[in-house]
Amino acid sequence: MVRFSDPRFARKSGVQDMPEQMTTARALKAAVSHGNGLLEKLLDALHPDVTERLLSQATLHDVAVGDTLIERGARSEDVGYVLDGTLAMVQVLEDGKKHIVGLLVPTDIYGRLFDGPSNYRIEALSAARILSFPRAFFEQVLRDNPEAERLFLVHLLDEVDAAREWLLLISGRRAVNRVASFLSILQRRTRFKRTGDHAVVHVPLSRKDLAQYLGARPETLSRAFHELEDMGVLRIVDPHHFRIIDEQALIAASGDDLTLQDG
Amino acid sequence: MVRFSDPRFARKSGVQDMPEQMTTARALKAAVSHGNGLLEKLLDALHPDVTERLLSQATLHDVAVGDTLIERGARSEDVGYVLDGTLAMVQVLEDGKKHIVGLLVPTDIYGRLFDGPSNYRIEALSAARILSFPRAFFEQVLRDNPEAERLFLVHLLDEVDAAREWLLLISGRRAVNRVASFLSILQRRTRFKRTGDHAVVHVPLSRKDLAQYLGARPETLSRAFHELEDMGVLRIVDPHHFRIIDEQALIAASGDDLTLQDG
DNA sequence: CGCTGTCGTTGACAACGATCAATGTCCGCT
DNA sequence: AGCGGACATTGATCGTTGTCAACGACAGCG
Repeated sequence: MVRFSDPRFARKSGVQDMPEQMTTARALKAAVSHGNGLLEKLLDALHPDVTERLLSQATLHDVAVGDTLIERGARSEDVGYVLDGTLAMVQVLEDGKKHIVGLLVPTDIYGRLFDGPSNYRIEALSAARILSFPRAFFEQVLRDNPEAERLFLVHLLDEVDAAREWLLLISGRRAVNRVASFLSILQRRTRFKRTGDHAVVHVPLSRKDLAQYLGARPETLSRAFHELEDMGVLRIVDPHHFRIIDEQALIAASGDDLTLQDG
Repeated sequence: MVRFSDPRFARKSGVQDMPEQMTTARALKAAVSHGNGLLEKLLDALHPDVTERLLSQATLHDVAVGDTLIERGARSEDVGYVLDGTLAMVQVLEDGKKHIVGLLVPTDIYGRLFDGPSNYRIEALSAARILSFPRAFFEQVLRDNPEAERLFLVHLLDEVDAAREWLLLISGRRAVNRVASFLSILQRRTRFKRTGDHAVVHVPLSRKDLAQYLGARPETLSRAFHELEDMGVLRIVDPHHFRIIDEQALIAASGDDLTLQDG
């Protein structure tokens, strides 16, 4: 695993020299509070002093595309909170094939607490900004604050549900459905730009990665996107940006009107 | 939701009059200790007195095929521990279609703690035996015993991983692969009979339900099962029982040698 | 006992997606 | 600028699966 403090990592990935470490807790708290993510809830539940101490241990990191944050099988020393960008949880098979099993977008937390090594590699799909906490300290805070720990637990319950619901979405349906589902979920999970009055969704995956994620081939995805464009549902701005023209039609195209909750 | 104490439920489902409620805690503990499930770990972590009190509140229930234990959207008053049989977590869509999103086999726990209503219906796929705890009391025990709560939390982490790994298995592969995966996972998760020296796996789902679960059609499954039989991997005893002839070949047929951990 | 509905299976066919191949574009590199 | 490589797209073909239909086995029921 390549740790943040590893100079090779800094060189390769363009991690900056982190003057941000000196940033005040207040400023960090402001950076965190842009959503209703888990971390924000945790901080709200904690005594202000604890919040202060936790944030004083946090460091900001800028990571570049392709950086590996946690290697599969490694025991991560950090817990990360995504501020900006997109990370992926990647399952690496013996034959070297990669398979994306989950996405991490702003307000998501990664890093396995109280437990063994990570089962996945965490990899940056786009340039990203991460708030990183020492795992041991984070765990201790949870241990000392049952309220917070319970919030974490409920969050995990939600994640289990989200994983199952995702399963439902990608299983046994047409490629167009899955692509439409993916786009409308992504639209809800990420902050997106609005131009005119149509949302532009940013897809930070290459066609190949997205294909792995959705259980299809790049060619099939290409056809699905263009089918949706022909239907007037969206417009392909570039291979990674899609302007949603008809949000209702997009939802309809995802199959039933089955929709995912956040998570 | 139909609660256990509801006489309509008892009539419809054949729930017995529960003389088992009087069973001693010791006997219950013996019933629980047939695996290394979560509940067993929890009980081990608790002070014997607490264990005793918790088990004194537990009740045994026999449920019949098709019984609904928790309705979607309902707040369950119980936490259930599966002793025998198979339950399913069922997502019910607006158009009435059902979709199985997860199976519960012996040593699994269901019932949402610390949180809102269940997102799924819990339904018995076969006759089953359930150990049921009052949810509020169970929660209180966890609240009072951080050690136990942490066990529960780690268990949830595993569930999230299992859900993601399952996703990996069913996404984008041939029907035969999915069927083979399903069988070998089921073989490991359930206690199965051995006849001669070949394991006989019991599949408690109808072809239709299994099709929904695996993202395929009943016809396709039928062909997949018979393809595996032609390959000499297994023998179809009856539509719900399969004798595994060549375990290695089964694993090979599940695609890569990708195998699931328990969960 | 025969009727009816459900279930598992099989066959024929069509639709969908995977595969193979070719093209164009963009980007980094020298 | 020129080159090579990665990426997205498109077309053609083939394999797998969904769909439609029919059949036998079986259980529940009048």
